[in-house]
Amino acid sequence: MLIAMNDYFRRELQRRQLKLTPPRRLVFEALQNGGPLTMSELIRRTQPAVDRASVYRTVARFEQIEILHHLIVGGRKVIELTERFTGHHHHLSCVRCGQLQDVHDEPLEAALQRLADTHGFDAHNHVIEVSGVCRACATQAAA
Amino acid sequence: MLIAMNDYFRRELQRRQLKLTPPRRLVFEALQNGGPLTMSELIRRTQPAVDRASVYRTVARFEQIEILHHLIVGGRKVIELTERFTGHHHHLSCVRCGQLQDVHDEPLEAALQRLADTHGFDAHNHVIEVSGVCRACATQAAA
DNA sequence: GTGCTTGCAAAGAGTTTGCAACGCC
DNA sequence: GGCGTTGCAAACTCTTTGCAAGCAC
Repeated sequence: MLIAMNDYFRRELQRRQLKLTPPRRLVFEALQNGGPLTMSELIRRTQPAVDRASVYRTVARFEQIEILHHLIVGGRKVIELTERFTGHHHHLSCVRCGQLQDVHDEPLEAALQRLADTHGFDAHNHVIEVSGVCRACATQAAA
Repeated sequence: MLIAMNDYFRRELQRRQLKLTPPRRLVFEALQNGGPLTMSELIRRTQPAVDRASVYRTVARFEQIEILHHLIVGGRKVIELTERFTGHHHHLSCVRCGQLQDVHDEPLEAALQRLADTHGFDAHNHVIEVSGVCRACATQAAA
């Protein structure tokens, strides 16, 4: 799985005639291992090997070629690999601890599709964010 | 309707022992009239009557007391009045014409609730954005 | 009158850009 | 070896903060 992902990543760069450099590989790996990250967290995790400016440039480039995308969770912009790498999913965002949980649910997807159809809307993409309190934090609060 | 909204706004400030000042009224009115706005757009629309810093402070305060909240539209962070003022809804965002369509759907809400329950997650709030092509743009493209 | 709120200005984050050096293909 | 890419540093934009003056209640 990881091998396949790296392989796809490498070929995607080749296809666009972009070079596979250490900064690019490190940014990709940080996201691969660390899930959705804020920009500053991504910068922190690639330091000191990669300069801030290069992280910004790499993120912008990767966004163009749809290797990663950004979304806003809990009012914060976070970056994650696209669905090609992560599969289609949404986020449960805990307002206490800030942790993100990936979820996927077919009934939800189906309901969304029907809603779009009802309005004659050709849905290409969608983002869902649910904020609340995760099980761990709820348990802790009760203790 | 507008009178009732302003009334609720005024009482909500009173209840929290916050003063109804011109800057606060202007920020509220800008959102009431202009729908979801980015921070910089909100600042622009309240200038020169209100200082930038005051807009930031007002937005933060209003968020605390749930007069407004953040959401995602087209990948950008925007600010809009809360459901108390707008009703619970989500957005269909057309990538062609940029128009936002407000929608509400019970089956979708139910599916989301069940998903949260499955994960032991106490959902407080959620934001859904669907991007695609609206009926009008699809019709036009076909013609 | 009292204490919250504001405008101003400056500080602090976060992000972008120019340019010479570097290294992938 | 050529040209895309990087690191560095400075510029820029966005957001926050300290403080004295102002105003809603």
